Amino acid sequence: MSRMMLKVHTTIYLRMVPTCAFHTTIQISAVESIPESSCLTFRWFGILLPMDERLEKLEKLKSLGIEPYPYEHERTHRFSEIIKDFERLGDSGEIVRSCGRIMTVRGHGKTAFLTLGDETASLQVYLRQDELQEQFELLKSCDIGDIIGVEGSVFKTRTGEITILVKKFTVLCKALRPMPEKWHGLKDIEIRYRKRYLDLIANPEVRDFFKKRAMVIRLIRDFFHDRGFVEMETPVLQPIYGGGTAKPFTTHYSALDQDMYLRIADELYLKRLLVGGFEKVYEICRDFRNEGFDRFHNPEFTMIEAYQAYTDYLGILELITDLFDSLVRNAVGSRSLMFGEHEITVKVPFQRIRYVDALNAKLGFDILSADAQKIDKACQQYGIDLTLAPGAKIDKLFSELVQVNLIQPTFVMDYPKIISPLAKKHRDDDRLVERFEFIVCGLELANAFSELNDPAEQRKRFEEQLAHREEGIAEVDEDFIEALEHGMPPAGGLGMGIDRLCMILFNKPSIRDVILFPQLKKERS
RNA sequence: GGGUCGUUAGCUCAGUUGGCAGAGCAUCGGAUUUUUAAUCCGGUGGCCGCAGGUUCGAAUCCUGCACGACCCA
Repeated sequence: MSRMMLKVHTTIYLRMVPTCAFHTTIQISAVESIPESSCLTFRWFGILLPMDERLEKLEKLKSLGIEPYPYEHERTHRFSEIIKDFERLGDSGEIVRSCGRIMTVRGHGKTAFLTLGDETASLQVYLRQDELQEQFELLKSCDIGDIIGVEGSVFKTRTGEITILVKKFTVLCKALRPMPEKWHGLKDIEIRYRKRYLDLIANPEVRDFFKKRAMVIRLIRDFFHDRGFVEMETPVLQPIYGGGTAKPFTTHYSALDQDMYLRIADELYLKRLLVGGFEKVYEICRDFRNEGFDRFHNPEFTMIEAYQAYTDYLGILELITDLFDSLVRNAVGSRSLMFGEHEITVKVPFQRIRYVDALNAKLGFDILSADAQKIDKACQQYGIDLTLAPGAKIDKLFSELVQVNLIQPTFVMDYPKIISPLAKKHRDDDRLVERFEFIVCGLELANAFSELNDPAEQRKRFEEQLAHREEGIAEVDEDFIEALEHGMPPAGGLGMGIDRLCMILFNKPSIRDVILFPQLKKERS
């Protein structure tokens, strides 16, 4: 705030309302009439804002008795509907009512062409002084960025463009700040992330992408609904966090005077629901991890977790195969995906490899029988942090040596028990668990187990995890163990990261491109 | 955490060897009744990310910091 300077050369009443730690909104509560010679300039966080002309136009509108911020506008057609139904509308001379933001203006003396944009499309409108009479003068008080309503008939210009011949237009919202440039759009990646609304206005393909993301989530809901799964809602605010390996966000619940955690996973609550008698449950959940952020990580992210009673991890493998295949088919519509330089062929069944076999082949020794020294030596060789917990070292070796090279969709089967505290031991090998991950382009897309339902074994695994001081657990979740003691049916479960899924489906190189408001550091002046 | 690159007008970008801060679009004034990146004429608009240093003189060179992008750990 100390850097904010206001140069005001007229009598204007300003109220400054800090809205959050990151931003400050300048709200103009009342503006006295501004003399023509006045110059109002805001300098805000080092940005010079030429808002004075727009404020004068706002006052002009008010002085003419026009409400610059009316309450509603009745609409008969969205722009895409006009384009689609042009043959009929053009012939009939029917009057349409539409509205949108002014994207471009091509003034022509006593006429003007404007391009308006609504959510569905852009459409040209044509304003003529002889049609609008004195209302045509109002155009002088309008700018690119204003939102207006139009009413008129539809025709085609002699260059063949579908256009509304405007009989009446209405100001629906006066914009006080200038729009990004029309031709180059908004390129500055930082402004695009920080002020996503500008990105959405200036870059229509961004709006299209986020519609596609919404469609993916809807398709996922449909997929599980069609298979008899019930959507559940479990706590985001948890007294004990668990179900994953991650550092949580901590908060404090004042009424209980108790520290709480934002969830890192839904797993332990959804399994309680299997104990309770639900047999197929899922949740599309926002999880939080108190770790760094980069191209593949955002501190809050979206997962789908699903649990199905009376099946095992092989049942879940089929489920994920069907899910991924149907998402590619229905959301992308192509059998091959590009991700950066990689071309991915989506062909069922996806290949399977065994975790231990693949890692051993790279290491040249058996990871399961190797002693700590041997593992440390390998870690040293590949530059892996030796202070990590034993399980974390193995997982790091795997992800660096094997996972990064798995480009085509691959199921990595049967993980070492030490890195999987919530999965059932492998029926054929005590050292392994029945767990797989689904890897595409070297990225972990999904993780699934035959769920551990032996309460004594679960307690033992939690205690082992605690002994190794891994970050996934701070104390044993006694209530969860107690739930298991009441009996949880055999089950398979999965977690799939929706942000990364969208990155791969739509070839987005950064997770910030698939999250509307990604985490960024605070701006400082 | 380390490295590389970037930050100049509302937006997109130039800026030569260190020598008056530039363009296009937007905006303002004028002309223009089927244009479409409309066109034509004339204007306004800069703490050159921030702080320090070198220098007669710094957008430019040096140091530190902030934010961002990419790579590595």
